[in-house]
Amino acid sequence: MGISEEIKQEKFKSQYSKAVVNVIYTSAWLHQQHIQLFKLYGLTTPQFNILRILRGQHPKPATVNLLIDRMLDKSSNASRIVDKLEQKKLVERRQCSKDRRAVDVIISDQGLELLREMDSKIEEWERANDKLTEKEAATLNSLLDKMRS
Amino acid sequence: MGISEEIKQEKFKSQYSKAVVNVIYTSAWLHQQHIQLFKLYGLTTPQFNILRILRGQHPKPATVNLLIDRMLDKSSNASRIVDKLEQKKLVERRQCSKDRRAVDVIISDQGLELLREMDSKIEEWERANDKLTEKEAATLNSLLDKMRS
DNA sequence: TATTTTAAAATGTTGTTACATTTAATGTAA
DNA sequence: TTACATTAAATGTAACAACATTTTAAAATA
Repeated sequence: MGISEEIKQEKFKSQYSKAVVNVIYTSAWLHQQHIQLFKLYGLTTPQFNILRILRGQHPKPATVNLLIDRMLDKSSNASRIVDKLEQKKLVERRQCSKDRRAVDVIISDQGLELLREMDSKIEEWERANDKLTEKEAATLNSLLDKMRS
Repeated sequence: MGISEEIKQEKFKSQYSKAVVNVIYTSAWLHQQHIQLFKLYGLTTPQFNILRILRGQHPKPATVNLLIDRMLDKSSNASRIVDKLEQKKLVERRQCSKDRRAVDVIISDQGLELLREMDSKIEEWERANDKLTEKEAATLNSLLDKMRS
């Protein structure tokens, strides 16, 4: 079942305008499944994403600005997401020594442990849902990159 | 510049896991541009999408249930989006004659006129942003369809 | 037909997002 | 060194989304 059937719109002006809808629809589809997965661990999608960025930095800290820079969705409020993660003791905030305006955020051991648990569930999900060959996925990646170029 | 550079993450477990991020990132990229476009006409993305579904139905009415069924993002609240559109006089609500629980929603002349104006701007945007050949876009569509299959 | 179940839409509530403003620290130039 | 601009992060606020509950009508069933 292709995108046309799923959203019940037969005709598109072009393959490109169809692709625009298709990317958005597929993203919403992926996002729905992520929400379900993350909810098992009490995280929202933005919280999970920030935790992963912090793990990528570990053991170096990240400032809030760096988090914003790396986030997929720049518009959401990094400062408040860090609040939530701090309440759950998954990250720590420290005054940055170099610039007292900035704040160093680091993932806690508990945060690292949570991500480790989640990793295996996510891998499991990806294995179960991957309908593309490695070659097809590579083609998809280069077409998406070209789309944004 | 590919997805790896843009989100500063070099290594992915597989092309598939990279594609998952790439679809979400590309969707956010598209969404940002849509927001800017729609804002010129005082609409949010969900409002625009519902208006377009209503135009697709015109001159037949759509019930709220039909709108939910066709929406890209099922989770958002169709009833309240219709409220907003009604306030702007872009749609009308009428009691459904066949089933008094249901409500017939129809796009107004003003709504049709607004969409006509927006059409040309959107086409313009698509022409300016379409970096893919028709064949590439078709491949992208079939890979996305396969991803969700 | 009376009672229960299901359905459509609206509404209440809570948390989140988007956007503007504020606060505090730093940089810069007269 | 004071004054002004800039930057980092936090906060205020209004709109929105997610999810549960309510209301009203229709359908099913005893």
